[in-house]
Amino acid sequence: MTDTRNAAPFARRFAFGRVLPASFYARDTALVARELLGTVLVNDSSDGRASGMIVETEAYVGEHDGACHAAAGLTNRTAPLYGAPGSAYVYLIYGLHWCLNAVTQPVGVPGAVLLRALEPLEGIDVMLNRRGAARLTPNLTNGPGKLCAAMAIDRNQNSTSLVSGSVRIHRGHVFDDDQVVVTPRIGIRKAADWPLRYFVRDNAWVSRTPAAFPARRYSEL
DNA sequence: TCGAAGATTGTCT
DNA sequence: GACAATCTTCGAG
Repeated sequence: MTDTRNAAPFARRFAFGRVLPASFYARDTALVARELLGTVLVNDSSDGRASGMIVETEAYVGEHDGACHAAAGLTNRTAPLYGAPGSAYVYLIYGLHWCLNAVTQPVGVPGAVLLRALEPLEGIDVMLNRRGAARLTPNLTNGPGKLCAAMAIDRNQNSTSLVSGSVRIHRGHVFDDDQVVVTPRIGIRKAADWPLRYFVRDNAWVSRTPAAFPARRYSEL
């Protein structure tokens, strides 16, 4: 059932559990971002199931966070950020790439976790087709736009439930604090030095970290 | 109605 | 490393 023949070594001995409940998301955004590492994103779509372990996230923590879309307040675009914890916030960036966020905090309190990179588990062939790739390399899913393309996520998933929809997040591997690295977020200008990006140490599927970025282990915070 | 900005990526040098 | 692609959103006038 689980197609991990071409996956990375870690994925070949990996099994995942139940869907994360809404209560998982209705907490502090930074904590959710850290704890999403090791969980499994699954999409059952018409061309097949694809799944992957989340290995990189960023927290966008509310209206006081200049880099968070909610800094603009409640608008048509940002409404999902104020919605139910455990729902998806999907938006188009630069007119080209979709980005998937998991909405956090109780209803009415904006916050979200951007999913930046996955380690593929199931549906490798489906993901390769979607990305127009010939073989499995980290380039398949090591960025938020690439992740969405490989997982067939676009505006149709905006505001849908990650608890009961076709796109879901399951419990997976729990990484020790010592295995988690924290750096500033990538590609933003406002609040650019806030340490709210989390990724799995020494994992090949994580996107690149700029050389000048300070990096600390989560266990050292 | 118009203009500018943007949580990125792929290609070219 | 630089740069173009592409389009939605929102604020200003």
